[in-house]
Amino acid sequence: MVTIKDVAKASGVSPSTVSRVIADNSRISLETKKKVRKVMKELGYHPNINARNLVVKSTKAIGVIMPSSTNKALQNPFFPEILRGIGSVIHEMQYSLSLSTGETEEEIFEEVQRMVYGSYVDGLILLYSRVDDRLMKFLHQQDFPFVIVGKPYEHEQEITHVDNDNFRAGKEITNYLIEQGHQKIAFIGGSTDLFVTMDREAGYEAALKQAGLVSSQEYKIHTEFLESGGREAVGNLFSLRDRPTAIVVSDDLISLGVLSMLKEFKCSVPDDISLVSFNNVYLSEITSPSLTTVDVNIYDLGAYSAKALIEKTLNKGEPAKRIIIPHQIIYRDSVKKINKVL
Amino acid sequence: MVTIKDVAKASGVSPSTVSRVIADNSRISLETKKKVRKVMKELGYHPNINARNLVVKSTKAIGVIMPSSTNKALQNPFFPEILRGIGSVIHEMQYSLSLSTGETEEEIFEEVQRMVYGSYVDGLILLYSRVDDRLMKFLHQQDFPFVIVGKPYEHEQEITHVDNDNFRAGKEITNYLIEQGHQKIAFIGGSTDLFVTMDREAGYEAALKQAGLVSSQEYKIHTEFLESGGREAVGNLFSLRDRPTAIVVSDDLISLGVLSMLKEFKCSVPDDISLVSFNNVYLSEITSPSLTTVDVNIYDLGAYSAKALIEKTLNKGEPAKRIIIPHQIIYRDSVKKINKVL
DNA sequence: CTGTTAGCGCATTCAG
DNA sequence: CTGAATGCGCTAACAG
Repeated sequence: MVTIKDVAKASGVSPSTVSRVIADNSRISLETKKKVRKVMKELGYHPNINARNLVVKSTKAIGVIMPSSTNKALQNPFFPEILRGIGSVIHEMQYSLSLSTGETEEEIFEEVQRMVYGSYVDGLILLYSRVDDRLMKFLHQQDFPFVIVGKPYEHEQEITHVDNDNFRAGKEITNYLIEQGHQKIAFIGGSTDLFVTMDREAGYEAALKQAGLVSSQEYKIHTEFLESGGREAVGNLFSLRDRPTAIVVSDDLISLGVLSMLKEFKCSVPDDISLVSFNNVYLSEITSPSLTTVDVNIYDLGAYSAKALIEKTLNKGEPAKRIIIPHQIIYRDSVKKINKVL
Repeated sequence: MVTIKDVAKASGVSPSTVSRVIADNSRISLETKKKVRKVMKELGYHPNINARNLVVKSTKAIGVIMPSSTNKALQNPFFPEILRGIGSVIHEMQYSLSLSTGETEEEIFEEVQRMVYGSYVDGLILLYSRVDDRLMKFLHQQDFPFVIVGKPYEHEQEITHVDNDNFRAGKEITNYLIEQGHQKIAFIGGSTDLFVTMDREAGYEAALKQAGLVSSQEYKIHTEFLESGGREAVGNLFSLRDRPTAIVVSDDLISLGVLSMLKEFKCSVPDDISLVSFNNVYLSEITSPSLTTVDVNIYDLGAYSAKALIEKTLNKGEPAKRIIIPHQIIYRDSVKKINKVL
């Protein structure tokens, strides 16, 4: 390994000068800079990151914590896409990205402890927001820089988070359905202890209420990716004598499952029933019919959280922020206008 | 930050003793170990990873290089799943995982250079294998530990790689179709400079040949996720007067698009046309109909590559290996038995 | 504008 | 079984 000393020797300057050249310090003459850089190139010198980290007490690395991978939720294309967004700014800022590897909640917690105490990373991005999360509490207590994608369940004012306005999105997409003449609108969502689901559902209900439509319990279903129990619940929904004419689904991937069940039930979308959902991941445009869905700008969700986090690590005094990423409805083919039944 | 010295002072021993306790050195009495450990816990001591890395010249970190994210291919659930597999062994071995963030090929290349020269990681996993890849060449020249998931296009004997037997998988799944009475079988695959596609296609052709069936150019289509041109090509396929009765698709996600196009063409699967594909990602079981697909054990692909890589970083002399992960056909509802046309 | 010195936190000789 | 000394590669005062 070629070190700073080798470069110094070879270019006839002192190690500190080389160090300054690396940092592009303005107090070094252009001439020596050139000379040193030439030698660096010749020798194939590259700074040792660990040595540097040790002295500057910063790693220029940020950690990304994925949700517990014990369920299939991780196969959601949401994750590669948000990773891509995060990666873009991380790369731009010359940082590096460390990904959590724990599978269970417990493992993840231990891992985070190591990351924090062992100074593996300067900050953390949490890719989920659950009710009563131990990890969040820990990070908050430690006053370790972190941002969460979604909404913190407590200390909302003190934790910077980047989120969509899921309530409004839920309301808008439901309103759209109402505008198209739908009155019997069901909701199918994922786990209830995720804020996304709750917010989107609340928006759905607000829209119903505002339009003077009733929201019945029978019309609301929560299912983790349509497995076993989920299929049954959805089955019940379709067998209701007062069958809905439209469904708001909280996630494109769940929609895929719903689409498939509807086909089994010989329900045609959008002719017999309309469907809308959230996220606008790639697959939502290649389903049949393609899905009307709210694009939540996953990439930006990632990019802005990374940006906010890096700012925070650079300046610990940075006040907590709430960043709301705009959404927009992508109109495709899964919704049909119907005549109001009077 | 609490350091090894603080622990030493507080427990009345020397720093080196503390260091040995951390390493669980056998030459330290159980008594002092206990004492020191107690103090460590009390003080909340955690070793500084950078300091350690600096002296031991190893990072216990491995880097994972994702393919260029300029295309949508990254949204394939294949990636979260393989990351999960990699993560599992990385976590088990107490390593950490660093993810590439570059978007273009160029960015990725620079990033890898930093990783390698700056000792960010001990080894690298390449999540793609393309023809004539510059990155692979670089790593190979540097003699830096790396493994590739897939097949290297050169130096196959010298580069450890973990792969499926895609040729055999392609042949088997095609044979299955043939056994079900199909004779006119088409192939739809992704980019031709990816080895997976090529191998699966070669298997498909071998099966046809062996069964004495002709393989025509018209029956083979390559498309990057059914966008623009892709749709057209597939459209042509369906409009052929001698329309295929079955299609082998090289990836579940592409199948989703094909499924949707078939629906547009009023082609019912499997009644009018049968479909098989590869990967068995979660979504293949929630499409309608659910897909008969070959499960390539993505998780294992990741886990074994991580394992092989770690072995290699631990023992540079480790010979290059080829690890073949077994596959199996998952029979679902997208294939129909037909009567042979004589 | 540049060199000298010191030290980041830890593991590892070498003594004892 | 334990301690003292040394250095990993680098940056950051402090001098000049």
